[in-house]
Amino acid sequence: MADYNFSLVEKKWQKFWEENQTFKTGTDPNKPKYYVLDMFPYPSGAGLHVGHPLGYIASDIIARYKRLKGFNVLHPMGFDSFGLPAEQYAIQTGQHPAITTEENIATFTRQLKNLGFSYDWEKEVRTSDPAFYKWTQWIFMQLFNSWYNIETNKAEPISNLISVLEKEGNANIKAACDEDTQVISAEDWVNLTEKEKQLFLFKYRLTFPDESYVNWCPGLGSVLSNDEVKEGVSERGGFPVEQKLMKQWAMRITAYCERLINGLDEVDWSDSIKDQQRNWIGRSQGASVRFALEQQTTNNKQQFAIEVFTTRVDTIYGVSFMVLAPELELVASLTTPEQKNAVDEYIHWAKSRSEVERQSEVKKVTGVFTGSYCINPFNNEKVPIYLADYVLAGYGTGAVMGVPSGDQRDWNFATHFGLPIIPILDAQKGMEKEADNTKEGKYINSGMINGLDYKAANEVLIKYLDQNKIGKGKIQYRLRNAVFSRQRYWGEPVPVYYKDEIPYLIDESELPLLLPEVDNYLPTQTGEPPLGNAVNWKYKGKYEYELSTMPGWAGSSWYWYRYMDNKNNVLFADKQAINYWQDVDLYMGGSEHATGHLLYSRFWNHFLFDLGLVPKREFAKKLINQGMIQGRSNFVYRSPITPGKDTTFVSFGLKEQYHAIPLHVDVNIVENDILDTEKFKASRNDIGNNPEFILENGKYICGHEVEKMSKSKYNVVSPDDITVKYGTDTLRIYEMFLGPLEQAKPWNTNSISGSFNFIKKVHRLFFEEIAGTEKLKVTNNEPTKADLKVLHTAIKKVADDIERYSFNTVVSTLMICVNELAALKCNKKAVLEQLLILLSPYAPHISEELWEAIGHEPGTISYANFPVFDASLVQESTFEYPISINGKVRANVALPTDMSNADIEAAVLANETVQKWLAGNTPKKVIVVPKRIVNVVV
RNA sequence: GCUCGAGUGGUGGAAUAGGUAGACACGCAGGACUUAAAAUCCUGUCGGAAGCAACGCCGGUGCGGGUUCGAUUCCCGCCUCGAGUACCA
Repeated sequence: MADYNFSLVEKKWQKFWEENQTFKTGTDPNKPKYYVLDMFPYPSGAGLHVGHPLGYIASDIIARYKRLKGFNVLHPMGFDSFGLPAEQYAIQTGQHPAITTEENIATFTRQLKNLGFSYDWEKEVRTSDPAFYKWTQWIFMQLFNSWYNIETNKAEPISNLISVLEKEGNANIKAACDEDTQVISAEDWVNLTEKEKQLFLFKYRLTFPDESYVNWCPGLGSVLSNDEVKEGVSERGGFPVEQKLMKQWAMRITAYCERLINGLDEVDWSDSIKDQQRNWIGRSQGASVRFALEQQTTNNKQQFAIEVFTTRVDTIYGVSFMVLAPELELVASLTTPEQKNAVDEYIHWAKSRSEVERQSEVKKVTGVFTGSYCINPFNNEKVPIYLADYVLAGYGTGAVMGVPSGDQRDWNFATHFGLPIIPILDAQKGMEKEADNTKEGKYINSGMINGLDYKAANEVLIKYLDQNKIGKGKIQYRLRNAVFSRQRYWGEPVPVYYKDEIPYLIDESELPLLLPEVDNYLPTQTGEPPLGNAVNWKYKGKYEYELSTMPGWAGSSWYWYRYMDNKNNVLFADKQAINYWQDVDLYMGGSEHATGHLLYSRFWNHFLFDLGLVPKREFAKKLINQGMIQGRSNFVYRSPITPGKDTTFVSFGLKEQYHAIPLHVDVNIVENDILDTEKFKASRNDIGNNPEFILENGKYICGHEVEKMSKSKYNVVSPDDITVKYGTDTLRIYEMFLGPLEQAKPWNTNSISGSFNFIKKVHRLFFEEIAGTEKLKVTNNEPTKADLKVLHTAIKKVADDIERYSFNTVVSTLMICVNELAALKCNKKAVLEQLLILLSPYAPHISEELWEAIGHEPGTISYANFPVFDASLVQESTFEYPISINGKVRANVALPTDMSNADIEAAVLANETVQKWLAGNTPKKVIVVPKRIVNVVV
């Protein structure tokens, strides 16, 4: 029989969809909307890899399914096309990154179209397109012109702030601002110079210049990410890397900490992603307490004190030592002459410790006494000050109060250095072996809180801190403001120029600020970013532009709005379009973006919401993270080489007896772990002319292992290879059949023939071969009861499972349905056309083809009506009850489904087999679970 | 170390509300068709003992306990693997 020609059919329909713009989407007030969004890819030079399509296929299935259910579906695709690889290629070859990017996008587009996705390609966006980044720059300008008002709990125009400053100064302003902002009066403000005013406002703006440390690599003349630094030297080239303080644009994301945590309750995202975000933001409620230093005059207490943050201020009377991070500048002035050598030695040692050493020696206590003391403000006792590298300079104040009775790490530290361990709660157990972090019981040894419980004690202590100005109740976040500058070329220019060393926004009418041409993509001789190479690039011909560019996450933090109205020249998207599409109903992408992209995007969206530009605080209702596709490597086993003899490879099961060593082998010449030895010989020139293979059962079996997918492990499989061999429909079915979408899994093609067989079986339901030609065998006959039962069982399960995103079980259901219809020799059009609709989201090409073959208008299956389940067609008049006796199933009894429990019980007990098993015993009770099971307890 | 997942046949996996574990698919074995192969179709396939045979029996979802008439599913303890995170006070 002539096989189903998938390659011809698939090309035909891809062309049809493109030419007829089948998936072109506009706003349609008569239909409910549904927005399915994929995380858009960075168009890398390697092209689409086999893990990419997993999420895209799943989201495409949902998009096609929702269309069948009558939704107006927005399902776009675009490219996150600014990025480092294109720039590095430009540095090496001199080719403009725009050209490389253009070529890569062309490859991606071709590959994506080849997979039959129902994207509306008219809506494509690219972050590196000036028509797009104009609006990224515009949003930056809005952030620049805003501050965060804690009273109203939203971002407001900076002009509001200025008018308050003019009237009454900032004493009454509650804002998310720099920690060091001084209180000024209206008079102070008015008397500031223009430059001072601007500098003052930067303490409030939501984007502002900030000094921050970067990994500076003099050898490469550029700034590196943490990722690019390995053990203190650059990954590329191995040059030393140093910490350098640089002026960088920062985003005041910390203003939104609280809202970013609370907003998580509004969205349907997985708990693990929500947990990750919550932990990343790291809210902890507690108090800050200032410990004055012992040796100092009383009048400058404020300046010379150690401030700590604690979540357990109630343990304050249990403090027996203080620990500082060794990196703190304060340390030098605290160290007494007697301790100087020991301290210097410790600091030196701490700096030399690699990350790996710190990790593996968690349990070992290290530290050093500085010789100084501070004073516990509650009981005026002397507290010795230590250094230890378990305290981080970057978190909080870099100082921790040590309470050994309630904290295990503090207990270890105190025990090691022989410091007192003071019990503070009567409920605390003996402290000989370990700390007890209970909050139960009443306080003891605790001055003003003796006899109180946890809650009361906290209230008393916080009040005391406030009244005596030695601290306050405080909420601390782990999240930092986000650095927004990159010393790179291939990114969005920051729409800012400098006048008198102060940055100002360019005029809105000048947007987009185009990326200038440069002849060298490296930093300038003077160490300025690559944009410093641009000639005559000045605002109004005289002011220097900002030379850094925006980071990769800028464009991806708002792009879903641009898809709604991607051609708009006046707004980032038309108000009406935004009001129609509102937000993303389903967002599909990898979980590796949990604390990057997904957090920044939420931040920008909250900000745009504050400005009234978008209707929803949260931009994505439902998020699904597809699991990572790992590589599955294959191995051959080479027995020890004997000089002068050909290389010998032994099959997997024999490797032990030959003492053979494993070598990676290209997975593309292995099928079901069986090596194609001829191809293997041809592919390698390092194994001699006539290698010997020692086989098992006539086959060479390869070993396998799950590893990261990479070229060097010969385990990369391209989706193109699969579509050529089996077709797109098979690939789509197979990727969904692999297992639960969210689960990480190794890629292997062992069972792809099952999916291929399924496609062929579907075709065979419609066509048969008569005398060498294919004939359509579909008739208009009335479906039988059996036909309809099979069909409607499938309709129910397909619809239920797709609603809970269980793609793999839907495929199983479709396979069962096709097998059963084939067994029934069902060739009725009324049944088969419903089957095609069920199948069409998964295998759209063959569905379209057969839909047309049975007489429908071409292309109309995409918007057909999803079959309606009819329960009466699958209802049974009787149900075969499994009867268990003491939990073991012993009999099956068929009974009418509409029987009462009492009648079922009577009928079961009267049954012969049941009687036999009861063997004359009287049942204690009988449990009837309708349509499930009957359990008789003896 | 901490947090969150997961552990089911030779393999990927199913069991949606605690109710007949192993659906579906791969692989394997046997058979049909064929001169032969491919393709296709049919049968079997968790393990065990015994057996002329059975649609019968026993065991079985990482390990040990518990709750329940009944546990892959819930609870407690342990082991292993994966992901995230890095001493967060």
